[in-house]
Amino acid sequence: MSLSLRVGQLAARAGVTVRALHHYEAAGLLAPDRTPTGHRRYGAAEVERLQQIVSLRSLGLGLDAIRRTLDAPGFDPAAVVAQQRAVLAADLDRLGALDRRLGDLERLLRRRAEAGTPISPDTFLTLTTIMNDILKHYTPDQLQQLAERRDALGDDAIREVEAEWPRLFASLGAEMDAATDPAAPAVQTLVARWDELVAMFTGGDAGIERSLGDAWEASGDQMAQMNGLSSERMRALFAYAQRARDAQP
Amino acid sequence: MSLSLRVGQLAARAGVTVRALHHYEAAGLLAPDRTPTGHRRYGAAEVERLQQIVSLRSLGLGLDAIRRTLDAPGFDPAAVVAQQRAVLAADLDRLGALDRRLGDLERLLRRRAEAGTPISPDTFLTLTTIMNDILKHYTPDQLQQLAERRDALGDDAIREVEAEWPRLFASLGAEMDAATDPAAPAVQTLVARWDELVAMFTGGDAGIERSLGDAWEASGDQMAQMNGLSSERMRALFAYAQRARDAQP
DNA sequence: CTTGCTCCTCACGCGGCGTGAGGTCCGTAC
DNA sequence: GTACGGACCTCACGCCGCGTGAGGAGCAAG
Repeated sequence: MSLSLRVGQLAARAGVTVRALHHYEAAGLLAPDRTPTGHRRYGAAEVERLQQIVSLRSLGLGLDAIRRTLDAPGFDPAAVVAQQRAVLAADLDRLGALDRRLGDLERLLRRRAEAGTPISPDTFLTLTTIMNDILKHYTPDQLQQLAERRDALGDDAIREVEAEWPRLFASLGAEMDAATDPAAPAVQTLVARWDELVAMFTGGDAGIERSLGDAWEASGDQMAQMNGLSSERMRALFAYAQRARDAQP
Repeated sequence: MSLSLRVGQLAARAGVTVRALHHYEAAGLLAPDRTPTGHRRYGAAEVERLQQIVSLRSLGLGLDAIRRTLDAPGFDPAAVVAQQRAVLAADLDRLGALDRRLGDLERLLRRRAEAGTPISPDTFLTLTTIMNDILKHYTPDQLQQLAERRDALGDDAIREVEAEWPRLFASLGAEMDAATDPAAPAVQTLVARWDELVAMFTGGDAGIERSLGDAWEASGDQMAQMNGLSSERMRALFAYAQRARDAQP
């Protein structure tokens, strides 16, 4: 007169659905007896095996891994756990990176909103595109350095710099429109400040600066849009600034 | 004479696969023109939209959410980011909880391996089952308290306690077999120690102790197996200990 | 005209089930 | 005996974001 449960009973007792039991059976994990009419009967052995299945599932193992584990009587528990932690660590890394990116974005949006120059939907899309380009052009190491650099600068400094870029472009644009000699002190001062701002973020790392150049090239149009300039004007500004740098004493 | 790319070209340029472009189109995200023979031609507008799609995807948005976002010209960037972070936070919580559980298991396995009493595959499965039962019977708050309690105790103390349980059960079993009066000092001392060990982990919290009782009831067989006892003997031991507690002066 | 590449449209696969659809079996009440 | 509600059965599609062929047509160059 041994234990014999029907699907619904076992499901209720084990805290799983009937469908899951069907699925486990189809996956070759659990093989109950059948009554002559085809109804499933679960004995003590199946109950125990189901508990093991459920527990291993709760550790994140897939049904395939569970089957392999349970069917290998001499498996190494430590290896199973370690393997699972490794898989999980990879997932956590990806999600963590995503979270950092979203956090960066959130802070930027908040800074701009608080500064009275909120990010419009269009600019937001442009911004995410730039972020994406940057991620393609920088190595993880470089990104790490940039993040540290930014944290070291602090929110207030970033706020000021963000506000300074448009002014800088405007001033430089005015000189360009006036056809000022790129070697003139006024232009030199502006370009020096430009390079200073860039250096603030790159920390003077040559590799990072080079990557920044690549990223700028890839998303020049977006950068222009972010600063309210046309692509052509942005390119002209870049060229003008470069002539100024070349004309340095 | 405007920009016109074919799938392969756009795919290469945007760093996605041709299949993905097909998929985005089927999902109603991207609608390129077609040549008379049915080949797709992507113009500047489609290139830009693809960049937006790719960037939003890189923030973790699903295709459906991307479509809703891009098709709502007045969406709120902050809301999109916040929503996405919320989703992500939930995922991170789940994975974090999983990681803690696996970490607990890993430490327990290591302690037992170092103590010379490694966990066998069978015992491991029993153990995960118990962990599962415990998780069902405790509230998250209680689990939190238990974890803190454990950290406060430290590895060495835990090691000693783990080694003490089997000895305690053996001693108490001997008294039971000898039919010693439950009120006898020797028995009282052992049961007091039992309750002390339990209290060490529950921190004396009544709610936690009650839940522990439930969990013990649910996985009594497994507890017995872990300590190398039959279910019947385990039950007898529990009953004997209870009589001792009732017989307290 | 042929070669070799790119493009096209189905359509299945994955992981772990949820969720019906349509039909059978079981235990109890009449 | 039979009628009824509930539990059970077996397909089989849906989800999410594509990967991965299969089988065939278009396209540029020799």
